[in-house]
Amino acid sequence: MVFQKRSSSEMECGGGQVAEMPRVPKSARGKRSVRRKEAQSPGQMMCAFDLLATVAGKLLDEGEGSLGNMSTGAPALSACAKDVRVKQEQCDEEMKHFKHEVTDQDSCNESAILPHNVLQRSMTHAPNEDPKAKSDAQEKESSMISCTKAELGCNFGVIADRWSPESVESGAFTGDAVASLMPTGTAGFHKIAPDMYNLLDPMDVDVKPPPLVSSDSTGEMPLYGDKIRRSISLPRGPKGAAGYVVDRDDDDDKSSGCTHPCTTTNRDFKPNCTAEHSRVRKLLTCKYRKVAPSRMHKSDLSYSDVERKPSFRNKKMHYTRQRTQRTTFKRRKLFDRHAVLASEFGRANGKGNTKVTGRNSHAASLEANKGTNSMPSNDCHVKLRIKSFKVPELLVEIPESATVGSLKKTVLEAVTAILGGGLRVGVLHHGKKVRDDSKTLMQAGIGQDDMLDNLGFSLEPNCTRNPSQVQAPEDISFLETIDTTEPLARIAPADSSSKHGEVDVSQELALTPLAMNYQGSDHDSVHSPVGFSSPEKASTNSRALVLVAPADPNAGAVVPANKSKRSPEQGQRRIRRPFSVAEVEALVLAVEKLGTGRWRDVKLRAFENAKHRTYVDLKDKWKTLVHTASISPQQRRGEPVPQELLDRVLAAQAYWSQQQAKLQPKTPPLAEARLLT
DNA sequence: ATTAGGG
DNA sequence: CCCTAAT
Repeated sequence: MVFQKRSSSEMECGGGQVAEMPRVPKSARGKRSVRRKEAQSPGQMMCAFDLLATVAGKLLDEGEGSLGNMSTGAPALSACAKDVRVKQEQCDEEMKHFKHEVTDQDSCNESAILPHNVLQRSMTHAPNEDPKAKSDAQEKESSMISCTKAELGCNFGVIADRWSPESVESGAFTGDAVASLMPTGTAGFHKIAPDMYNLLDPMDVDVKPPPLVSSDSTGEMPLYGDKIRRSISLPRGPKGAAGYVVDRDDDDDKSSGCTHPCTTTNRDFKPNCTAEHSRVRKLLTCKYRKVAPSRMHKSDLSYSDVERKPSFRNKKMHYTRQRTQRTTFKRRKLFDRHAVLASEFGRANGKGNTKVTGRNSHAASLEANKGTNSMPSNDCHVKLRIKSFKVPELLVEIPESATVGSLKKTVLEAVTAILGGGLRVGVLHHGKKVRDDSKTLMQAGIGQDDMLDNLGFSLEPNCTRNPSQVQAPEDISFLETIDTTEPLARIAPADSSSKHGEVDVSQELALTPLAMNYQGSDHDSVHSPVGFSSPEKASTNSRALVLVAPADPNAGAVVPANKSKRSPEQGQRRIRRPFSVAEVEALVLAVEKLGTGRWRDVKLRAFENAKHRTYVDLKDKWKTLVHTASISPQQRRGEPVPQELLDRVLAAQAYWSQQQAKLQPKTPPLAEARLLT
């Protein structure tokens, strides 16, 4: 069972160059696994802020070409001696592997066996001997790769825009990016593009347009301008493409931008909008469905709660329960989640994304004169002015052909729907939530004097929570929300809620498409992987616009209100970041070469720059891929993975399993013998 | 820090 | 994805 191993090996270590590379002792290996803990330093969870900080830092640190490179694309986050070392090491390892495996592999007809041999076709065979030629080849590869990335990432231009130093520094990711996103700025890459396509998705080439990669990937494929990653594969010339490396650090953030929700036909999520649901719900649900079908899968939904669940996810019981519930309350959760999402965003927005928000802030300004309703005589009327209310996240889908006017109308409808029944107002006084509705303003101590400064209003999602939980949503840290520092993604419901157990607060952001990226602060955190890799079906006619308005999760925008501290929800579950097809591709490629059981290497090889993908994640992903490949297509959920890749997954899995078995011929043989006997 | 598995 | 146990 040799399948394409050979090619892989060649690709990576093909040239004689590799052999010469110094071996790097394992001990010397750089430790770059990214740990969640790292990001969890008190008060700061890995989130938008971190991301921004990171990015900014890099830009600054690498000040060098960053700017220069900007034009080309993303800041070269990696590119360093370190990388070199690693690469060498990898090559080295690969060589070993190669030597190990090559034998039979040679005998094997790669083209026949490997599906992805298609890829190879596109690659030129590099001259093996001639050094010069070799280097040329490398260059070529580099180009190709960059191209690939370009193609993959739907929008280089966009990324570049977003990553412009200025924007980073200012912390404002302009919404403009969105516009720019659309056009895939692969200007110079077209020539190669075709090949790349093949590379990526041989099967679909004909049908698929340029963006092979999911939006998600887009982000990730930063364009490393000059600094194109010379990944391991590069060193050798020939089939360079093979060494596709997924660099998505910021991945999401960047990525998020690009995509159109390719409404891939994938399985549509079918929410059952029943009468019981509030208008809002219906609206939302339906919208979602239209907008981000892929996201609406059960899995997504289901995860939502779990993921976002408050800290206590400790117990298994808890988990189990949650899961059960997921199933049971899918629909409802969806809604709830929705609400929650909105809130989260709101919170985030509330904080600091002023700038960022630009486009996002579709805050509805409401001028409210809340007088103590005409009370008789002695009662003084209190005049309140609410500068603005922020509306929770809204998802709006509208055809590109639609007019601006219709867009406005659509948004209005969405807003109206939400206001109509999806929200309720919370009142804060001196930072404290005023719960007793029966109290008079006077009793509550709300007077004209300091009122403006101490009174705040918030919009709260008025969703139905888990029945079991009596607690009102409001209980959830109402005030806390305001903390500016809070990276929204992380926001978690107050402890209380968690205690009560299942608060449905699922805050998964996954649903949010495009816009998210620009959420200033929250940047990193969430952006859902908007993309889908299937460029193919991207329904062109309708794009989804996501309006993420700042709404406050638990507390909406509060006028003055104080900014209280936020509970350090430290143990937040990492946000779910579905693997894009591009990532899967990279993973498969890496595993084909390295085998299973070497996740750290796989990580280094293909996801070195994807800080959020740990080797454990990769291992898990492989696990799921194997499973996915084993089940019927109808059973699969989420963004569909090309069958071609799945086939490769199975092939690789089988191959490596066998290899592993060979190494440990304990009982297997015996068993067979017994049977035979 | 990694790997392997179960949840 | 998380968590744990075993390396």
